[in-house]
Amino acid sequence: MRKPVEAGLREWVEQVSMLLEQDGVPRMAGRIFGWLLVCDPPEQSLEDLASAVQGSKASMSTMTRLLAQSGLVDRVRLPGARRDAFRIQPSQWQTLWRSRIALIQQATALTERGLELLSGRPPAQRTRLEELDRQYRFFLRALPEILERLELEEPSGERRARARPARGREPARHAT
Amino acid sequence: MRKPVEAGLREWVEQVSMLLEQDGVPRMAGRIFGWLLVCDPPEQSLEDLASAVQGSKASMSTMTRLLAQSGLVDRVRLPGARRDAFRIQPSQWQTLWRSRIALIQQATALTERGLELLSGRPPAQRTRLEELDRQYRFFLRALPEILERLELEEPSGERRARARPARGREPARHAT
DNA sequence: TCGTATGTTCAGTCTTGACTGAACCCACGG
DNA sequence: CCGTGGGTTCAGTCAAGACTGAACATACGA
Repeated sequence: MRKPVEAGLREWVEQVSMLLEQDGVPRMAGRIFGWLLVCDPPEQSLEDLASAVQGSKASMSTMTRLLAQSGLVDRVRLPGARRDAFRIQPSQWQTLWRSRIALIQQATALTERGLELLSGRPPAQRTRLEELDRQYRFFLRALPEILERLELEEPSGERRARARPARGREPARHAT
Repeated sequence: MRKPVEAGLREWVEQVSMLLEQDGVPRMAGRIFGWLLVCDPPEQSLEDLASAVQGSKASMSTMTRLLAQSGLVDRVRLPGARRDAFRIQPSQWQTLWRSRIALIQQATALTERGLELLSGRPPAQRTRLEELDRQYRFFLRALPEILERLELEEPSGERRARARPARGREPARHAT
């Protein structure tokens, strides 16, 4: 029986999940992610999570897997431990933004295909799509550069030395 | 009864709607948007839309309003015409990206609030959130600049006017 | 080998919201 | 003043999927 999550934090976690929900993330998954952002210690077992976000074990299992698959969360097994632990994946933001880029790529592919379909038509009919296409191409060019800049700006010298003195050494491993 | 939409285009429109769906746009609204991107003429009545995307009049009414409210589509009344017409709003992309920025703003607000809540805690517990907060701040700074660049690159000077006065007067059908 | 602790999967419930036909409202032309 | 075309709104249906308890699978310690 864990100590109940402080009220302020619980509410905050809920807000995180509601924000994530707008991006298609299930509520419960959002809560887990939110909680993992602020919990202490950073690694939490399924049971920890279940009690922290007040969800079923089944949800924890399903949603942690979903989060792990989308690269937002790491599943780790501390050596000798009996249970798995979860923590937010340090470079989750990369995953996030790369998936966003992937979306834009899809969109660009679509506008191109659309222009093909309209190839025979009068120019006036194509301008709308052409404009959109131009936009997407622009962002496709610009976004990676932005990400680059973000990475350069990194103050804490990238996450190399992010070594957290968790009890015991970490398997710093990222399986899947 | 309009001529049925060409098969290739119909499929393309469907793909557009499925892509938009990932951003929380209802299927039918996505179809309308897709269709408005390629149709001829660019202005379409409710009836046109209904037959083009094979949906009910009710859907057309609801979804066009939704699209208009989110700034993706314009409702216009050609002078003397009896029916309203819809066309994609020329600067829809701005709306799109601005709403994206708004999301990031919300997120930033959340990370800040979170850091407040953790103010008393040991630094080690705060790093995760601090990192995320940094990321969001960065994008909040970077994105407007990007949009600016996109606008400058614009070949057709048309979209200089950011809020073009709607040609047909706003029908007082419903406010806000 | 068994018993137990962990995690996964299944079947079912319940909520949400997209979509529809039909009723309704309103402005305009007679 | 009616009648009609155009648009909105309502009530209801339907499907998707989030969430759950419980059954199931697996590995490990005794």
